[in-house]
Amino acid sequence: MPIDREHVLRSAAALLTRRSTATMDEVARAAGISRATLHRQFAGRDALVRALEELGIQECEAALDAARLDEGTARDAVRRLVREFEGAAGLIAFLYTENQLFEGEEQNAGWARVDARVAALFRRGQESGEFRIDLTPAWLTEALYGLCASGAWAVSEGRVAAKDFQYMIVELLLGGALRREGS
Amino acid sequence: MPIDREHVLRSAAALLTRRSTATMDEVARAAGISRATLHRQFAGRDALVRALEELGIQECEAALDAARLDEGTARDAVRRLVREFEGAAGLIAFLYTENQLFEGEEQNAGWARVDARVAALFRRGQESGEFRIDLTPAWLTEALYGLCASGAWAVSEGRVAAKDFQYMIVELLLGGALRREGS
DNA sequence: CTCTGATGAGACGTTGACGTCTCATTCGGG
DNA sequence: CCCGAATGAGACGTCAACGTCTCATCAGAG
Repeated sequence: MPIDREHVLRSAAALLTRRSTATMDEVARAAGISRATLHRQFAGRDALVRALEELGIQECEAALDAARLDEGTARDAVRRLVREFEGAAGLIAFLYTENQLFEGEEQNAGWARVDARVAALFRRGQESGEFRIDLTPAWLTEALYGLCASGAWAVSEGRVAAKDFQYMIVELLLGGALRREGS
Repeated sequence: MPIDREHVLRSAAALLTRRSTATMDEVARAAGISRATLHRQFAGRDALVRALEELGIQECEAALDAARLDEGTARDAVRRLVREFEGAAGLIAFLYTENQLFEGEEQNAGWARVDARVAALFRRGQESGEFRIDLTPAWLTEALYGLCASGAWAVSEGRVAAKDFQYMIVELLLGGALRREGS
C-alpha cells in the first residue's frame, strides 16, 4: 500500500499555509515521512505545489457544488459558499499569494473555472436585483478570495476568533461596515 | 553626492510588489545601480526588506495624517484613508504577505501604531452609530489591508481598472455587495 | 590638473536547499 | 518462515543567490 498521498498533501497544505517558504525537509517531517519518500511521490517542489494547486481547485469546486449556488437567493448562496470555503481557506490563501509570483505564465485552467462560477453567482445576484451593479463580479470574486485569505491569517494569528471566521467574511462582503437604515 | 537612497527604495518596492522573490541583482538593476552599490547601502536582503518596511510604515502614517481621521463622519474618513492608501497599496500588499512569513518573531512596532489608528477609526464609527458593532475593529482593519492587497493585484493583472481601485474598495468595505433598501 | 571618494563590473567563496543515489531496515503477503 | 517492495537515513553533487572583495573608471572638489 503506497503512503497516503492524500495525507501528505493535507499536512503540506497545513504547513505551507502558515509558512509558505517551508523546506522540502520540513514538509516531509510534517507529513511524518522521510525526504526521500516525499521525492518519490512528488518529483520536486514544483510538482508538490502543482499538486496542491490541483487539490485547492478540487476543494473549491467541491465547495461550489456543495453550496448549490443556483438555489435560493444569491445572498444565501454566498453564505453557503463561504461556509464551504472555510475549510479550504488556508489553502486558498497560500495559492492566492503563490499565484502572484507567476508573472507572465498562464495560470492553471482550473482557476478560470472556479472564478467563472463564483463570478456567475455575483452576476446572478446583480440580475436579480439583490446585489448592487456598480461593483463588478470580477472584483467581488477577487475580494472574496482576499477576505478569505485575510480571515485565515487573522484567525491563525489570533486577531479573530476561529468561530467568527465565516460570519465576519460573509457579513462584510454582503453588508459592509455601515449600519443598515432599513432592515 | 550619494546615490538617491529614496529612489532605490521606490524601485525596489515597485519590483518586489510584482514579484516578491526578485533577486538582489534584479533589484539593483531595476534601480539602475550595480549590485555592489546596492550592498553598500543595504547590508543585505534583510536590511532592504526592513528598510521597505520602514518606508511602508512611513507611507501609512503619512496617509493616516493626511486623511484626518478625526474629522467629519467616520465613513468619509474611511474614504479619505483609502484614497491616501492607494499609492502605497502595492507596498502594503508586499509587506502584508511578507509578514505572514515571520511565524514567532514579533513584528515591527510601527505596524502596531498603524493598526491602532485604523482600528480607532472603525471604533469611532461604531461609537457614533455609523458602523455596525458586530464586526470587530480588528477584523475591519485586517479586511482593509486584505482588500488593498487584492485591489493592487487585481489592478496589476488587469482584472480591475486602475481608476476604479479606490471606489471598489471603499464601496465594498463600507456598503458591501447588497443593495441598500433605504438610502 | 590632481586627488579623493564613489561607482560599476566582475571574480570569489559560502551557504542552503534541492534532487539523486545507495544501502540497511522493515513490513506485509505468500 | 521467506521474499520483495517500500521506507528511512543519510551521503553526495549541483545550483542559485548571497555577501565580500578587488580593481579600474569616473566625477567632482580643491
